[in-house]
Amino acid sequence: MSSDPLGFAPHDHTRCVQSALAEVVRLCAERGVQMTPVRRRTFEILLEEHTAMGAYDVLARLDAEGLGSKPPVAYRALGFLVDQGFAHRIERLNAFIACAHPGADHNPAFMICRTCGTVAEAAAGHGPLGASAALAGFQIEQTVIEAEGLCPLCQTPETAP
Amino acid sequence: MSSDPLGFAPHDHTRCVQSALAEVVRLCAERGVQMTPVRRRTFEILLEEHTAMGAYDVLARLDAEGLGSKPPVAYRALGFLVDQGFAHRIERLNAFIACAHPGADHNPAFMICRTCGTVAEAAAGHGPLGASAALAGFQIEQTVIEAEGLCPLCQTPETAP
DNA sequence: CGCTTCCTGTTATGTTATAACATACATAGT
DNA sequence: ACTATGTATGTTATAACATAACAGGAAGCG
Repeated sequence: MSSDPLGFAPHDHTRCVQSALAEVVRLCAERGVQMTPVRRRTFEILLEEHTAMGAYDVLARLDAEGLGSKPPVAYRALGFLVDQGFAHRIERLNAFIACAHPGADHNPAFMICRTCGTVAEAAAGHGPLGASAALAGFQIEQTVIEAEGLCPLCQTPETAP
Repeated sequence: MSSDPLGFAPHDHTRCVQSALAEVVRLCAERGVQMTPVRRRTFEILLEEHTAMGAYDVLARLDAEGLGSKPPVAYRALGFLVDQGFAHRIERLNAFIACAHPGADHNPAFMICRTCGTVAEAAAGHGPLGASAALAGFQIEQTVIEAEGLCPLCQTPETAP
């Protein structure tokens, strides 16, 4: 597993795994929070798969490595990563994915291919809700923006997986 | 139950229940699909509560009225309403809410108050994803746009429920 | 009538998520 | 060294959400 879609373009991501890991380790030190073995491995698993994974899929991997076999182990580690902004939860899929830009101040949006399941992260503000929210007096704290559709490869039957 | 928040402003919604029901009945006839008792009652329940409800909450109501007691009954009826655009699924809450504008061609966005649970529907295009998606060559079919925060009432502690 | 189609009833199970409690382990204060 | 504290982990049990699969019944149509 060294070549996989990021966004929707193939790339070698051995390097991005390394750099993302280094970055989150640095951020943890900076923030005074702990990057423990379970948390670290959970993050690595998400990075390696480079796609949205269910909590129980992550748990199966952790279990195979002797790092924990009960749901709370996975949910706690994933919760930590999400809280720190190192991973995101994809509501539509009830799944988690490593953040493409850990540490960056961003309110992410996602594009989910319904055919191949690839998930790409894009930048987004609070979206078109800003105006509506202001009008209604609603104070936005967080937004979920997820689009489902067809990625470039899956639009042409011949090239689809 | 005759006065409840719509959007975030109190209103009498006896009338909107009536008109929404009449509208969906008309649309069903127009589309050649059936508005059966279970479906109709499910829609009415969502309209009456006028808030996001879990499938099992809806099921409990249906059961109390002798319309079905097993999960598939509720999920089928809710699925029908969502398919027809008469209700929406709120991914963040794993819940369902009656559509504020049945029949209208709209891609809805939602504002969810984390304190009182009120959900307001707002219009949205495909949001800020349009540009990113076009750039990536991603073909959007459907979007989920959900904001969580504080509604006007819950921003001032004295008036909060 | 025999056929199809659509809706409903039911069983059983699968999937996702968390509450609650117990234990371990590091570090700081005395 | 001792104990208090905070943080992380281990474990049990269960809650909450969702669907596969099959059986039966009512309506429409040749």
